[in-house]
Amino acid sequence: MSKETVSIGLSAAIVAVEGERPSVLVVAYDGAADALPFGPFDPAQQRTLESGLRKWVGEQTRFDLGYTEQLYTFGDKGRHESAAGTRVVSVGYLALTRQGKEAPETAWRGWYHYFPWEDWRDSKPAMIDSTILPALKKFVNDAPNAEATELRRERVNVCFGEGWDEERVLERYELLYEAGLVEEFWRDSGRTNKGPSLGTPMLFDHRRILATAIARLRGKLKYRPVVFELMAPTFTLLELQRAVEALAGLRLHKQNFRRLVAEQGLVEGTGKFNAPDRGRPAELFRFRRVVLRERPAPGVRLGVRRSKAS
Amino acid sequence: MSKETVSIGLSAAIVAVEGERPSVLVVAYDGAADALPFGPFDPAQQRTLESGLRKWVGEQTRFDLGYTEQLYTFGDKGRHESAAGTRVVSVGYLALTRQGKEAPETAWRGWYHYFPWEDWRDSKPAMIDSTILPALKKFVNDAPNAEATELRRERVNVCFGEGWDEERVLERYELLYEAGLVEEFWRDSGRTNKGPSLGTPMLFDHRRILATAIARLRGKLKYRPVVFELMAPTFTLLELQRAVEALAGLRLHKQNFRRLVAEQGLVEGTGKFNAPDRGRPAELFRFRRVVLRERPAPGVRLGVRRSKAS
DNA sequence: CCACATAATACTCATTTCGAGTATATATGT
DNA sequence: ACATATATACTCGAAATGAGTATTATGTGG
Repeated sequence: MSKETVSIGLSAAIVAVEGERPSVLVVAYDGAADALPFGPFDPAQQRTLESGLRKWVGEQTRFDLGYTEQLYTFGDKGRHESAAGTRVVSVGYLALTRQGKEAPETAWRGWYHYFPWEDWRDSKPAMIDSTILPALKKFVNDAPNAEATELRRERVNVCFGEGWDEERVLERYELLYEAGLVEEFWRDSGRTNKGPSLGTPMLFDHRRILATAIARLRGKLKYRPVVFELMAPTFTLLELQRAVEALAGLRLHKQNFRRLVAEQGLVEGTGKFNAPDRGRPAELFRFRRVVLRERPAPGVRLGVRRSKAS
Repeated sequence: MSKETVSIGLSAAIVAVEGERPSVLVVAYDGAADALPFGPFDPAQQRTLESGLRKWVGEQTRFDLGYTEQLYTFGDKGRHESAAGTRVVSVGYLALTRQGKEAPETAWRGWYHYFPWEDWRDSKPAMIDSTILPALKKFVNDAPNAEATELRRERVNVCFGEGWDEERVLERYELLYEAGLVEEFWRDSGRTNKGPSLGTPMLFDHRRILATAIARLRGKLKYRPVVFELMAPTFTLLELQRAVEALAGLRLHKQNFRRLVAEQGLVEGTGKFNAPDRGRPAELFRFRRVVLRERPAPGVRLGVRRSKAS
């Protein structure tokens, strides 16, 4: 066995929602690609991986992480090399927060900059039909043999074919990576891209970690009340709906959304109302923390709409 | 920052089902507690973590892993120390296989040996009311202050209270650990246990990894057709049901189970039948691999029963 | 060969959930 | 007062779900 050393890196996708924009905290080193807050794990100082994460995120971004969740551990050679040449195994985390001030060198950025094909709120993103599907068709045909062709065809169909599954964010990103449609592929393989480059690239494998974070969050929304970690203490039901829509990248049916949320006992009215510019004032609600005790698996079911507008 | 080094360990919960018994491959070092197959990750030789896993599992147990899935990365100090004193960060994997021959030094063992409170197929395990709940009540009362008491009460209620959620395997194990009801707690804290010790202990944090694996598998069953990885090429619908029941630790409604499975197009008849000792012969079915293309998220929904027998 | 016991498979039915609407209520601006 | 905008309530049919009963196909002991 070799003596090559390993170091552990911790990366965090710190997510917030501002109105209709789901955003992620990024570090912008001048000139370089956007990066997630990232730091080494110091085994001598830290008892757990998560405490290590909290510590240097606090130092680096002055953020107090609330809800955090481990996502995945990536160790692929070539997708993240340290300067010293040691192998970096990176453990990705998802953290949810109510948006606050950021530290210098960091900024909130809408996550659909990195994944423009994931936002179906207004309509199916045009780039899917205009750019992605034609390029993926070519990717299918370029397969080395018949078996690989069939496998690729299936993957394309599952990812971008009939029936959009909003949770398959990582699968779609990985497919686009392998098909050479994102910049990271060319950077990692040391070649120059002559074709389309979709979305804004990120440092190392950070866009992959972010894809994992979005996928996990979109899934979790449906069976755990995690949205509330992102909301202000009180909110209107439409604000809550907009937040869920922003995360899921889908529009929901307003009346059914409120029915689901109410029936599940996830919120309770405060008796206070907002003062909108126009229209009837909406009641302000708060999250009922007690549901965590009452119901075994409370969550905001989506109630996806199939046609027309809300 | 210190120079303490880290090494990466890879552990695999390799799962199979033999009839009605869900089992896991364990390594039995003489005298020591049961362990999951476990090996170091060699960054010089392996391109990805998963390929590292496959390699030494193959060497150590002669197993060819089929379906594998990363579970979680554990880095807690004190719950896994290497001999040399270096910190070990362990990445846990779940692997599904059709049971075959094991290598020397390994054995299949029913997973409910390690988690006897998780098997509700016959009835609610008696130990929950007789041992667990009284001990947890004490744990709640021993909390240092009122706030901690309330928090502990909630956790006990979610884990073992009304409405059994079969997926919360890890949460329950962690609660029992903190309450000192499993041997690992006393071993890790260097003290001797004077109270009850539930289930068979494992080496290091392997029982925690196994709990994570069971939880993940129980969840995934419902929305991805993973059971079929554990079945023979052909099987009767009752055999399939028994396998799902074994994994979920619950009984299902037979007629509804077959309706779900059939309607979802997960299986197709072979036209052949088995030859039972008594009763009508059952048709042998096979998994329809094409559903992976057809349906966005096929899985065996459980169709849990609320009363009586099937 | 005929009743059973046993298990597989088919069919029924009430209830709940879901998607998609329409209807009504309460604001503001003119 | 009324047009407009939004919040909230209620309705309705289709599908999914939970829990049965009914029927069919075997082997076995009289």
